[in-house]
Amino acid sequence: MKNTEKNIKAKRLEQVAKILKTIAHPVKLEVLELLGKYEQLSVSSICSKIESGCEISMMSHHLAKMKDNGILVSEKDGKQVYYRIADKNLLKIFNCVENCEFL
Amino acid sequence: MKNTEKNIKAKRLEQVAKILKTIAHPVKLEVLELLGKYEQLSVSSICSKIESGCEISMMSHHLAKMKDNGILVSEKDGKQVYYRIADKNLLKIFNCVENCEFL
DNA sequence: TATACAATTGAATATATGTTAAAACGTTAA
DNA sequence: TTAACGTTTTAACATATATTCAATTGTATA
Repeated sequence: MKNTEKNIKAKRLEQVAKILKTIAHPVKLEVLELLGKYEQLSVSSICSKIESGCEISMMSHHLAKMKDNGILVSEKDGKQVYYRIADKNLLKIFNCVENCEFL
Repeated sequence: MKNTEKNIKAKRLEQVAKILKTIAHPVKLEVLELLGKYEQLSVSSICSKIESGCEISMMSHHLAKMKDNGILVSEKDGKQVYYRIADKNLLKIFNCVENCEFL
């Protein structure tokens, strides 16, 4: 295999790893599920709906990281910032993991 | 929602997060792909087949972690230890992530 | 039994991530 | 224009993860 092909494969693995790393956290996963259900929500309403407790400041950190990695997008409207999922296909990841026996 | 239900949901999210965290690494992902293709491989043959370079000792650490979290199973045969995927459904996670636009 | 081989372990270190609390920013409405 | 609100930012700290290397274990074979 040529070096360029190797690098393409390596980059692909790193991208996948980065996405998984970004969402591999109970609060972030719950945010994804919430946004799957409600389409878009402000930071404070995410905090109030979430059952894993999370302070606004912490939530803002989580949301920022997910946004930085392309998983969420946001839009400002007055005082609030509304977040939604960049691509809902990602939600399939729940079934994917939960179908596994070893869980 | 009752407290017990909350705890069940919280545990579920933590389990999913744990699985994702465990595989969210380029080498570990490549190991999964390899084992998807070859069914089972010894530690040293995994190392030699893998394109992200990885020393045997490091690989052993990676494999142990994946095994501890139920993702891999192993069987000893003479000097070698053969690893395979506990449940191949997990491999669907690649499509799941790679189908997303934002990648 | 001594040697080589395959793999694991443990300790040390580096790096990354999660968490908290306080301060700062931008927006709205009194 | 100042006060309140929603959100973000920053810095400090704690915790977890990745990496390296040397030592160790278990197995097979000369």
